[in-house]
Amino acid sequence: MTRLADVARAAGVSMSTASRALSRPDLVASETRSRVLEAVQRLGFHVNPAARALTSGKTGLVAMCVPTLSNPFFAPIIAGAQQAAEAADRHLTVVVTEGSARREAEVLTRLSGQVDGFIIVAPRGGDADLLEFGATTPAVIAERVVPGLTSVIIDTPAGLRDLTGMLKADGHRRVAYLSGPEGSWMDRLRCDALRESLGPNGELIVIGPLPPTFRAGAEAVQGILDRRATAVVAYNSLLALGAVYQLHNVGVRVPEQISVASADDLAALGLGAPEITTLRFDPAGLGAAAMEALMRLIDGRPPAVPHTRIPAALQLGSTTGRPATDV
Amino acid sequence: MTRLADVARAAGVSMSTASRALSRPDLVASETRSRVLEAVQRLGFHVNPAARALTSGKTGLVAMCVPTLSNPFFAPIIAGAQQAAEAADRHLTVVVTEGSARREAEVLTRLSGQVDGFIIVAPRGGDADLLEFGATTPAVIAERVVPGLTSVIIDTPAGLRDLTGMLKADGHRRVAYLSGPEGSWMDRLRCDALRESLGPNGELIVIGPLPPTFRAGAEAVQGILDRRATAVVAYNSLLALGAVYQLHNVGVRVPEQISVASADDLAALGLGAPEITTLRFDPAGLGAAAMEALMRLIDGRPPAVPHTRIPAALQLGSTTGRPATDV
DNA sequence: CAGGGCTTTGCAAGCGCTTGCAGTACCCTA
DNA sequence: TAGGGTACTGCAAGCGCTTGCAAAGCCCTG
Repeated sequence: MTRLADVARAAGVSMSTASRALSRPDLVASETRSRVLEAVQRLGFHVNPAARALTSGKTGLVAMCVPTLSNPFFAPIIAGAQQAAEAADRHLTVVVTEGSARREAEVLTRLSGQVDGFIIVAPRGGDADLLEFGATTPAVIAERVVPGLTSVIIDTPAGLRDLTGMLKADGHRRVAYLSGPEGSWMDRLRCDALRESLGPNGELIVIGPLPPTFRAGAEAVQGILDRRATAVVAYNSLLALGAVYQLHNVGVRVPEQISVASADDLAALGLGAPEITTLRFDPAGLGAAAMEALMRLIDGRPPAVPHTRIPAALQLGSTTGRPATDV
Repeated sequence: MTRLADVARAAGVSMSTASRALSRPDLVASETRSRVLEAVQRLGFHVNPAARALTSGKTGLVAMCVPTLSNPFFAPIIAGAQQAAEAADRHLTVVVTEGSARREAEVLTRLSGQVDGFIIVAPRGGDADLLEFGATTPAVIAERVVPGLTSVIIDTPAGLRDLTGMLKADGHRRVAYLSGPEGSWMDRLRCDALRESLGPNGELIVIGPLPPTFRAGAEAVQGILDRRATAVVAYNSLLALGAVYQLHNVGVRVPEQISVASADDLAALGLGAPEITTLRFDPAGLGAAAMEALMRLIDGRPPAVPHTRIPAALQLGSTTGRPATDV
């Protein structure tokens, strides 16, 4: 293992200078700095994070708290964050809180002091704890806005307005919303966006709260038919897929008789058959953006914007269209 | 933050003794030891992992390499490993290798020295690199057996033999296997187990290799029908679900005309409608077992057994049954 | 040209813990 | 009683890096 001392010797500088060339480059003359960096490259040097942590308090470890890994929605977000961390020579430790607020609090206190900061994906629960925590530790909230904290969200509401616009143009007026899990922060936002953009002439039929699963989508179909909706918007593609599946089963044609669309896109899963109309976004970008914001926070630089929005674009599939006049 | 020095002072011993009471308890008189432990409790002391790492080389960080997070198969495995790590006061960092052997090698070399050990889930690629790597670093291989390395696998082959037994008893003779991704180590094992247990009177029709996705399952249906199989065993439930879905679409009744079963169980995803016959196992147990084996390795204790097997039990669903005589 | 300020670099003191070595006390055997 | 163990404890030297402080060199201003 090459040490910083080796690098310093190779570059003909003292250890202090070599150290500063890496962590406070602005304090070193550019010519010296490049000599050091060249030596770093040549010797394949990587700082020993333990040694750095001991003096600076920065461990190079970042924790990401997610409620579960079973929902594939989180997977690419984690992957994106992890890559961004790796690019910055940091590690990401993923902590599953299993949706329990108590466990989340436990984890946060246990880890703070061992990690430099947190990316918290907490779709449920109240703002207060998060706010209090974020006041003392660098933290970025994902897929949720907590006033006063840095956050990164997907702009699904904007995408939903586009979707509603299209449905309205196609002549849909009764739209069912298969809502997400109980207490989901995003769910409320989506529901509001739908209702608002549907306008006074439309009617939003909310079905749920529902677990975001294939089965729940299938089971919701009866309700959809009972309420005579001509279009269904689901909280995520698992629900949408379940609905399409069950509609097939009971002999309802999609999209001729009912249109189906989804707010979250789980296409990466290979869950895309048939092509469901969805909102497409870059989940890895979400993770990366969160990590970048967090690293600014950790380094004491102000984040570019407090609330980053990742665009969600309407992606037309074969499950939406003009409703048949006889329905 | 309380330091070890505080504990030592409170217990009336030197720092060395306090340190040993924690990491080498056998070297300290039991009366002294309990005084130290009492002080630790009272002051709420936690060792500073960075400081410990600096001298002892043990960072308390363990890396888990998975090919991807998009496949929900890995999610509960990771969660299980993470919980086991947490219980042992260690952190788990998840690294996604995106299936590339080069990237995997990169990650392994970059991380070794920063982590105490590895859990490697490498369903594809050759043994040689893994073997070489495992010779120099504590490592446990999951879902694969590499002779000479410690590994933990799910005993799907045994489960598949049970499944085949049932299919044969039901009168199935032509069984299609929707195989997994190209180069998958497990896939070969499963295919062999099926063929062998199907016996000389049966015929195994291998379709694939296939990506383990819903869509691929749907698209494989035509081939299944062409080859006149009466039963389908899929590499995982995503494939099975896609097949069931498409069989419905083309008007083939399940299980009256064709039985469908799956080797991997992704029920946690909510992908269980309708109830597909699968092999059920405890994926979190896999992760936890791997982590426990790894910790033994790290501590220099020999692992209990070199190759741990997690049982996979046949779970009957509504998608298998006696084939109709007219098919 | 003296003095002040700025930039760049080096010195050296740790950060909190582990561990090789040495010292002390005590017990056992011959 | 001397010699040799054994069991326990303390001393002190780091582990690899960061950072406050100070020195050195330079440019500018008055």
